[in-house]
Formats: sequence, structure tokens, C-alpha cells
Amino acid sequence: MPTTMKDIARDLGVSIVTVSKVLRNHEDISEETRKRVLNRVKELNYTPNLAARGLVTGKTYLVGLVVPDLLHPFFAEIATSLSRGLLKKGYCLTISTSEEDPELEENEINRLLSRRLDALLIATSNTSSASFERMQKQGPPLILIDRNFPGLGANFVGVDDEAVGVLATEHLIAMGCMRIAHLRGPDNSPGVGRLNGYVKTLAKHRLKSLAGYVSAPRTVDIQSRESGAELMKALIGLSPRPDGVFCYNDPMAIGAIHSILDAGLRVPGDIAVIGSGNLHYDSELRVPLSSIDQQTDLIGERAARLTLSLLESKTPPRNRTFIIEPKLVIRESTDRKKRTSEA
Amino acid sequence: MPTTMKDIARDLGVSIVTVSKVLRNHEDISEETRKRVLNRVKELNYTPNLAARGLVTGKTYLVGLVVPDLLHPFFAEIATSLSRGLLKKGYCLTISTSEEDPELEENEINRLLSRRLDALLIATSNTSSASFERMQKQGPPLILIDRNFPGLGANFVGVDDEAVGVLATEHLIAMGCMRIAHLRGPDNSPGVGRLNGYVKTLAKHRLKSLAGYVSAPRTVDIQSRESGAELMKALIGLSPRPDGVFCYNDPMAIGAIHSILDAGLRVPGDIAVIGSGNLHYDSELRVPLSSIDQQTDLIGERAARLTLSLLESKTPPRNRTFIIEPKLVIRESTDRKKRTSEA
DNA sequence: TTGAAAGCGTTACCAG
DNA sequence: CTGGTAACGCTTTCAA
Repeated sequence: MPTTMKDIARDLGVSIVTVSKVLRNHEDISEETRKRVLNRVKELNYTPNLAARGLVTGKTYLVGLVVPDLLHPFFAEIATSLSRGLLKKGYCLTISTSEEDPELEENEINRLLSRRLDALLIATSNTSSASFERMQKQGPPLILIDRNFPGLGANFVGVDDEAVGVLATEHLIAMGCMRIAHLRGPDNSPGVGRLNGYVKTLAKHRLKSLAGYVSAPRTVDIQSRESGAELMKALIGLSPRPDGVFCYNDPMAIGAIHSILDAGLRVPGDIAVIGSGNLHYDSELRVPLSSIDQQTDLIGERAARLTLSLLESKTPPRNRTFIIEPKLVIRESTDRKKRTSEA
Repeated sequence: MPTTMKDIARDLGVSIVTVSKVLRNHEDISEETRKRVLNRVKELNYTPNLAARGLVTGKTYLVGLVVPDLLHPFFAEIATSLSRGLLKKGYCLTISTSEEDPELEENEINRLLSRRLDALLIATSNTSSASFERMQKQGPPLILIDRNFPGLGANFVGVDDEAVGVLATEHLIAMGCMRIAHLRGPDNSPGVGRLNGYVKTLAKHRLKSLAGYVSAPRTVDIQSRESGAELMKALIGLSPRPDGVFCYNDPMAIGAIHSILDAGLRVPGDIAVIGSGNLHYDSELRVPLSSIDQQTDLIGERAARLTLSLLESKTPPRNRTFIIEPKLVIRESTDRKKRTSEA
């Protein structure tokens, strides 16, 4: 059994209240008592029980984060920068994964809710907003991350996904691609947003997306690379064959490049490839990968600031949305203006 | 304010105890009362307050994990498989990062301890075991992960680091390397263990590690790639130049390869490179990277099982150690015999 | 400057 | 089968 304030109070012949006050830096404690208490606290290695404190104050100083997949560097980075931001103000972050499974996600959320978090951040793998509507009425402040429900009007921090699609597609066109395909993502806001950007940009340039040029994986994110490889194989078989591919994310793009090279074709010579996410190792790949940078750490930072503002403000504030602007990063996989050496 | 058992009891004209019993599936409740309670629970969307429950039961069903860096896939994977294992038994995992900073780590640990975790798992970035000795006397069960303190005799799950060094070095020798260098890791058990394996293997084959052939980064893990690149530059300038390099981890190896190629040399032709960790994208790199697989998910799984056994057993059990055997994975970066290998 | 009493939401224990 | 009472470790309020 860990030490309690009661132990300290008994040892010192003071009341529990006095100990409590010392620990919270109350003014009205004599210098001497304060010292004696602090001393004993050190000696016994006492740590206040936050659960008990939270029970009476109503604040747990615990913020929850649910992401689909921690192995995806995108979410790992968000978690890291978010945690950094919250820690500064004494809030602790607890991270859970849903493994892209809506049911598991629901379980995790309930588990977290049972702990009476001060706030909850979610990059949801759910395609329905029903449970979030409920949570908005009841429960702690809710902040959606990366994946939004347009109708819901919740707090949201994420990238401008349509801009991602526009940037990528415009770039492929600028590189001279005429037949641009899209390996699309899941049926959530990033997947749909990026697809829209792609479609609009093609239309703007009076280019067509031929039959089979938009292709969707059966499973989601977690196995992006495998599905990218698989979908790309099918694309290669089409005629006319695409000469540029915009992939929903970098792992898919990596899989796509793998299939292209396996088929004896060159990147970007025969097919240019661009992804999204700008992962740390993009520049070290077989073919260094062009990508759309989503400013991931900024998302985490913004989310932290938004969360803190919700937590500090006395009156329940209006829901807010922060959209981060994506940026194009050009590497070899789309750089057709430069001769590329193939290994 | 969230719903409480009191609300439900009042609404239904039963006692709080009855509600509590229904929620914990006590036998001695009439079918009718049970139904009425369960109904109202649904209606009000009631979730039990785990903090309050934990206060009286002494169990929080919360397990803590502290890792140096979530962006490192090694730790992300451990976190994921660990969480999966614990969830099965209803335990929740809370993940924190120390960013390889011992002071930050100490803070995080205290924060977590304040929440009265049922168990604490740490991949420490501390080089001193002092605070862990204290924690072993007082506080929840402690499980060290990946990085051990040999003298401490704590619960530990990790890879056989000396075997990592042996496997890697033996492989380089088998590939015909005669002048093998080592980009070593930090001053903790993995860093030292891998170095030892390297040294012993060289000795066994009567090979020498020439002056400057063992080189250590100034900073730790977080910027492995940069330091790998930097250290490799220096190695290239030595004469005689090494023809094989064993790197502490894969990011370092990636940096090293970068420098070698930049210098106009070939991998593995001029210098063979092997890392450790066998990251998911090793096979998609500029030069597919040979590596030592640490069976990362197995580490997480084992750690979960060990944790659960500590939690379930009534008597405080003896500390246990699980050592996972590493495995060699051959790819292009060391394949001087030009075999056809892909992973 | 100090502390007694009440209460936070829950469970343990035991009596009815 | 049901429920009163005490307790978990802490903070709040108010009186001394």
C-alpha cells in the first residue's frame, strides 16, 4: 500500500488538511509546518493519489487519444507532439489504438470515458458519426483529428485534404503526365477529400480519368503497402496504361512503386508516383518518393492548443476547426525533367 | 456532470448497492430488478467511474508504458502488441514518451505513479538504476523492456543483444568482410551487449578492430540516421577503409549507407552494411537493408503475458527475465555473393 | 494558522 | 434477495 496523506499527518501530529494545503502551496501555512511536511513527503516518497483528487475536484488531468494505428508514423508523430503540448500544462496523455476497427474503437472510447478524461481526441476509423453526436451532448470535450464528419460541426484539426489531391494532381500534370490514376483511400474525409481534389483538378485541365483509373483497396490503412502493390498491378494491365499515379498515402505509393519496378517499368520514366504524408524515410527509398507534406507535427501542436483552450475556458466554447495547408515535396519518383538512374 | 449510480438508484427506488451489484453481475439479484437497472443504465448512457472504483478496490486496471520515442517503429510495435495483450484481460495501457531524456522520463514515471497503475513497463533512457531500485521496494510491479540493468534483477523482456552482435558480425565475416567496423549505440544494455557480441566475434576469428573502427554517436537514438551518416563519413576517411559495418540499429545503417553512396562507393561491393531491428520498410530502401530481426511483436506479447501473470498471482512472485532470440535477415546491403534474396 | 466535517462515486461487509 | 454503513484518499468549506 502506497503512502497516504494520513500517514504523513499522523507521523507529524498535524491534520490531513494541513498536509493537503502544503502540497498545493496554500499560503496560510507556517514556514515551519511546511518544511516538516515537505520533509516527510520526501522521506516517504509520497505521491498524491490523482484518482482520489480527481474524484473531488472533477478534474483528472488526463486527456485521451485514440488513433487507428500507432505504427503509422503519421499518428505516432501526432501523438508525440500532442503529448508534448499537453504536458507543459500538466495534462497527461493516454494513447489507445483502434486498429482501424470501429468496434474496437467504440470499446476503447468507452474504456476511456470510464476514466473521466478531461478531453478526448480521436482520429476515428468509424464512418458513422452517430456515437460522436451522443458524445457531444454528454461527456468531455471532443476533438476530431485528421478525419472529420463534415455535418457534425465538431472540434477538428486536420489537413486540407482536397488541397492534398489538388497539389498532387497538379504536380503530376506539370510533370507532363496525361493519364493520371488514383489509388484512393477509405471512405472517410481524407479519402474522399483527396479523391475530390484529384477529380476537380483533372476536370480543370480537361483530362479524363479512364475506366479503372480510380481504384480502392479492400482493407484500410493498416496494410496500405500490400494493397498499393496489388492495386498497381491491375493498373499496369490497363490499356492505355496510366503514366502517373497519385496515391492516398506513402505506404500505398511504396507498394505501387514496388509493383511498377517488378513489371520492368521505370519510375518516373514510365509511371510517375506521388504519395501523401511525407514520411521520414521517403528520401531513403528505392526511388525517393515525392509526397504531400501534411505538417504532421503542426497538427499535434494545434490540437494540443485547442484542447488546452477548451479545458481552460470557463464557459463551454463554440466548436472550432483548424485546417492545415499541405505542401508539395518533390523527389525522384515524379521528377521526369531529370534523367534518373535505375539500380 | 456524468450520470452516477446514485441517479439510477433514485430513479428506480432501489439502493445504490443494488445498482452496483447488477453492474458487477452479482448472482443474488432478482431478474426483474436486474432488468430495470440495466434498462436505466442504457437510457442514461451510464459508465461506471473507474477512479472511484479503483479507490476502494485498489485496482485501477491501468498499466503504464514509458518508451524513449514513439516514432521509432520498434517502440510503436511493442506498444501495439502489448496493448493488444493487456486489453484481452480488461487492462488499459497508457503510453508516455521520455524523448530519450532521463529527466523527462523521471517526470513521466512520477506522473504515472500518481495514477496508481497496476503495473509499469519501461524502456528506460536512464543509465542509472538508482530510481528503479527504489521503485522495486515501493510501488507497482516493474517490468523493464529492451534495456536492462544487469545488476538489478528486475523483471525484464528483451532481445539477446550479445547474440545480435554475434549474428551480425558473423554474417559480415561469412560474406567475406575482413575489416569490420561498428557504429555503436548508447551506453545501455543493448548498446553494450551488441558491442560485446561484435568484439567477441572478431576475437574468435582472430580479426582486429582497427583504431577508430568502433565509433559512437554524440546523441542517442532519436537522431540515429543523422549520426549514422556523420559517423560513417569519418569511417570512410580511415585507411585502411572498413569493408563491412555493423550498425547499432537500422536508422543508423540507413544513414551510413547514405554516406557511402554519397562518397561514390558501392553497397555492398565496397562496404557491406547491416543494421538491427528489421523495420517494416527495410526491403523498400535504396539498398534493401540486411538486419537483425528482434522479433519485436514477440517482445510486446511476452511483456503482456508477464505483466498479466504478475497482476493475477496472489503472492508477489519472483522477478523473471525473458530473452528473445534474434534472427538474421539477409538483403542486398550485405549480399556480396549475389544471391537472390528478398524479404 | 490550523483542523473538523462533509462529500466525491464506488465497493466490502454484514444484517435483515 | 436487498440495503445500511463504513471506507477508499483526497479537497472544500467554514469555524476556531
